[in-house]
Amino acid sequence: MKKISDSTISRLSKYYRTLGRLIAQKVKTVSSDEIAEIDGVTSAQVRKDLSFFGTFGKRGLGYSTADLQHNIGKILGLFKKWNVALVGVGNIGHALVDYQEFKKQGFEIKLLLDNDENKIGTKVGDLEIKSFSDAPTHLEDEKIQIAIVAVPANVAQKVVNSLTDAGVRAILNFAPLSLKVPDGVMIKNENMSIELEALSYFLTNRRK
Amino acid sequence: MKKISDSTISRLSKYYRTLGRLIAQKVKTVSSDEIAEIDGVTSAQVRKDLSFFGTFGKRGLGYSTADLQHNIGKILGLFKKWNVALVGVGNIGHALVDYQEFKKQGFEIKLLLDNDENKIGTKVGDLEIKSFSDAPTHLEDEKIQIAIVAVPANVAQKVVNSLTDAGVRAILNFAPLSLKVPDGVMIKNENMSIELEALSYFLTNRRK
DNA sequence: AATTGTGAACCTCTTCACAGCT
DNA sequence: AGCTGTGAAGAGGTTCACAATT
Repeated sequence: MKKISDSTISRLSKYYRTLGRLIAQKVKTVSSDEIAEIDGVTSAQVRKDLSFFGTFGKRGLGYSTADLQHNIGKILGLFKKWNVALVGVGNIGHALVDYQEFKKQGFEIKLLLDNDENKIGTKVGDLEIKSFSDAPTHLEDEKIQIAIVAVPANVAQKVVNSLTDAGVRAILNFAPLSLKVPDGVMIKNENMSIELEALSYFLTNRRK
Repeated sequence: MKKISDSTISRLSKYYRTLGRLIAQKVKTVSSDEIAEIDGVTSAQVRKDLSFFGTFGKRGLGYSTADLQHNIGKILGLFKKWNVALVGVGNIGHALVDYQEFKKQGFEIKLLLDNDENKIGTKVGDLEIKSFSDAPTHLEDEKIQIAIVAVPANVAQKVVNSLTDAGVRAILNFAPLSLKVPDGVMIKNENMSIELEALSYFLTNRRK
């Protein structure tokens, strides 16, 4: 399989959601130009992104919203159910457990791990917090494929090492630092400070 | 001022944090190669990123951790205090209020806005939730420069329009869709679903 | 000897522009 | 006539490689 750029993949996610809204509005057909306008990109970009995976439109007519959404969903693997573990049940962790958007997209949090004795055994929603020291067993029992890491920066690398040793191949990291993972493991970072600092830069340096 | 790419700015944020940790470890001097290794980039990239803003190192010796961190902080505008409003005090909003990382970096949440009658007037930490219908007044009173938008997708564009009309020039958006802002306004998106879907794509399509 | 700062080469991603379908 | 799909051109970002400096 040809290497597809990260930006193409994240734009496909956007198109997917845009198509979802169009379908909810009973729109049956859409052009690359309309998708582009909604998502703030060019129409050539939309067509090029799709062209890496096949031909989904009809010349002269555009795309069927339902078909295109389905096709992008298949490309992204969104019709599978993904079992997710959340490591670190602090502020952010709590919010993520309650965040309904994930479950809608097939990402189900099935395991909560923490190393705080006071939290272990307590429940968040339906889920009991388990001890991180037993991570390998729990990860296997729940057939976890994706881990969300929301632990303090100073332990994040250790946590990620344990997870990859236990066979986790996909990680979403909320700790604000760069982490190393072995080949064959993908890690994505969610770092709000970086975005805020980009805003700070913008406000500081605009005009002139 | 020459246009600097978003990726350069976000790497500068990373270097800034990396330098912070090195300083905490009493490291006085660092080479571009060491920074690069920690942050998973090339040393040429580190030097090139810095070169857009000046010359901060000593040939043969490397960089003073303290000086370089200070200089990057100045570039990013991190020594200013930024007054931040949080719009939409739901799950994510709550987590953000409690998230200490922001305040450490000079981003202080000074205003909470919501349109839910049951929430208005209640407190989160020290802050009372105010009505979004009075946003312009509150934004001005608190001298808000940055707004974090954590409202449902279907009202996000309306909220952003009100904010920009009221003079807000920098927005961090958590709603999972693309929003339009006028020229001169910067909006950054924090969209966890996109990152998760990239992981889904990776798990679905790896190995041929 | 070590490491920076940077022009030039390289590579990747985006946009153009148009042939080809419907 | 309208819109897709795509090769080619263009723009932008990254890496190379080396002169300059400590």
